[in-house]
Amino acid sequence: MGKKLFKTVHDVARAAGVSVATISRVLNQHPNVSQGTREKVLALIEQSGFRPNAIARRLAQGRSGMLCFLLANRDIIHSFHSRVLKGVEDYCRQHHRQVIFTRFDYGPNDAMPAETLPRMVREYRAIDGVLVAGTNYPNLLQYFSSVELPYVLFGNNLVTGSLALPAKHAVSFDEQAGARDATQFLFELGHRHITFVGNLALHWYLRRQHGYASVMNRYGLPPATIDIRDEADCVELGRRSVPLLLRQFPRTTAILAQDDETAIGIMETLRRLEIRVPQDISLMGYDDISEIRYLRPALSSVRVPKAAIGWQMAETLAGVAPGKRTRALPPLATELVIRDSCMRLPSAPE
Amino acid sequence: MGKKLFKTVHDVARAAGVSVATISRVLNQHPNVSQGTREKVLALIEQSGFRPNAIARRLAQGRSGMLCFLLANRDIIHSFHSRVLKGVEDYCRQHHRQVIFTRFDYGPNDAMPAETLPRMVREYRAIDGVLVAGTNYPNLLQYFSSVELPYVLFGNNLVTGSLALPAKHAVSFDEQAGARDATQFLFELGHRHITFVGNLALHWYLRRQHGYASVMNRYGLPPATIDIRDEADCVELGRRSVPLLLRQFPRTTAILAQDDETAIGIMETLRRLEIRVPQDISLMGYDDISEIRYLRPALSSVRVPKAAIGWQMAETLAGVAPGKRTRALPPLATELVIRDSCMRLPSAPE
DNA sequence: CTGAAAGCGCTTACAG
DNA sequence: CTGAAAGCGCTTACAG
Repeated sequence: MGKKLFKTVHDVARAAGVSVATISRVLNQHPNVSQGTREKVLALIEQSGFRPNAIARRLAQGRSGMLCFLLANRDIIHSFHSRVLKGVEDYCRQHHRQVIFTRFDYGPNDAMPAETLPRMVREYRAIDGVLVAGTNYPNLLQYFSSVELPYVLFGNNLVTGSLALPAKHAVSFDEQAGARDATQFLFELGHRHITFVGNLALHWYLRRQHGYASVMNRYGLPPATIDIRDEADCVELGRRSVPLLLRQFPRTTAILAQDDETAIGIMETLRRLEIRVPQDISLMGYDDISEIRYLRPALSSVRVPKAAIGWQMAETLAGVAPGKRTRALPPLATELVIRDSCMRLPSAPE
Repeated sequence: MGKKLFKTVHDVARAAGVSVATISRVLNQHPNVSQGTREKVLALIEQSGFRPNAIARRLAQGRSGMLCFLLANRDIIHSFHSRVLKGVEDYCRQHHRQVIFTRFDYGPNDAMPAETLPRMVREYRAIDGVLVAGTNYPNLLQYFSSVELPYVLFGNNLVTGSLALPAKHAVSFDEQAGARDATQFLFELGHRHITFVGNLALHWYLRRQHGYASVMNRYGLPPATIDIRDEADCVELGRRSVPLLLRQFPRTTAILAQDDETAIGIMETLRRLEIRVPQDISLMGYDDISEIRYLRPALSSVRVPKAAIGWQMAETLAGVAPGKRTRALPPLATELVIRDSCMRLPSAPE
């Protein structure tokens, strides 16, 4: 009848005429309970609206059942990471785990147990492990190792001295392959003057440029790159690149942008100059973020498997016992998404 | 030297030659500890890297220190709610509380303790309270009341029979006032044929239309509304509205869109028809989501104070003892953001 | 200012 | 299949 008659397992046990151990077993679907008592207890729980204290449960079980999705050095969660997070959530829902979302900022040289770390992550045993996304530096990972907090990193945006993707404790996608596919596609459309626009100071964009350059080299074509390093806003970088590109590589017939936002800036500026996409210049983005659905012509892009990245991060973390090493997985594959922003060159054979 | 020499407060107590009560007092900044012992204990904790078990702490203290940001019936977190969440986080960071982000889907007639509810929220005492955002129905709120879980709702997107914003347990912004300001602004630019585009089946858009209509009526102008109810995608709704609008209200010189996404669809379609914004038609959005920074001409819009909403939701929730009523706050004000998409009519006096 | 002890509400070997 | 008891690792009156 009334709700919350029972506050604890003891209340339920008393009413059912059994011990608290039995209540606990029913609660945890332990097999060693007779059909009869199980049903009696479940009925009692049902009608009383009893709910076990989640905190007490975690303390007794020694684990929190919670993973933390930690977004680092990003102001808010944008479309890309929003999709990654969705993949994490889907995994967790299906595997009875919780995700806590939190974000924070830090620098590559910050001491880590500093005040900056969210309490959730700093606290001992508050979470079972952490999924690290956003832009990251090695000092954070070292901290996690030192306190034996299991973690899995989104590998592509780790800032290190090396261009290689991190092999351990990380899930990544194959950035170079995506750029190769895009360049190859443009080549097959007949384009020979393909220009890459990006910020090569950042390794994740440099990888894309390398993929691009490798295909150009394969066909004996000189890579043409507009490299702008002093612009954090990618849309603005795209805008600024256009006059440079028209001056330095006037024969350009196709552009591969480092990402979709850059492509947005490029498309807008080309339009203002009355250079038509794709009739005059073909344009290809990268990432396939959801925002580009607003664009006309619809932007062709390299789709990054965002949800799959999230799912795999969660799956990997769930499989890691503290201290144990995660097994290295191959980077996930991208997929070319062809829309309306690229065109076969009239001169090109079918 | 070595880390994690101490696993529990008992270890620290033994090493310090004091009782665990004292360790606890130091940990909690309790005043009743002598300067000497406090320093000794802190030094010991520091050098040993001891971190108290967060779960045990919560159990003993009887509260979790965690709030849950629950996004309902939204696939992923978009720009708008992302900003709201940021406001929540800022508040929580400053007030030493945690935010857990989670999302789920439900219908207005779903039974609530159902499997759909995220475990976090269903569990007893796992969180201190819940911040409810996204599109919501009364059944969820009734459930929270029945289990005495404190909650605060983002009020504007609650689906009820009434057009009024919810007064209790809610933080809202003044949708009508925002629409009035926008309409008034267009009027002052000389526009007399202003058309509203939206889906009036949804109360939040209907409120905006009411604000619009009230200003039109004030000046004795007939409201002109394109009402499209069978289109969930707002960009597409905007696209579809243009031909209707040109046929039904051909004298239109200004459009107030129900939101920015709708304005995006309108702007794109106008461009395709070679109708210039703002020279031929002025266009005003609503929400001021971050995505519109890509648009040219830059879209004027009604800014919704997203972070302030989040902050106030968290603040309100933090002030609610379980069972206690939250005090009703006045809706937050919007702000007109003037960019380049609206123009003074040539005929209009300065 | 400090400590012994009870308590937070569960779970889990262990013994039967 | 079931129960008594110890334990998870803290905090907090209470007494001194």
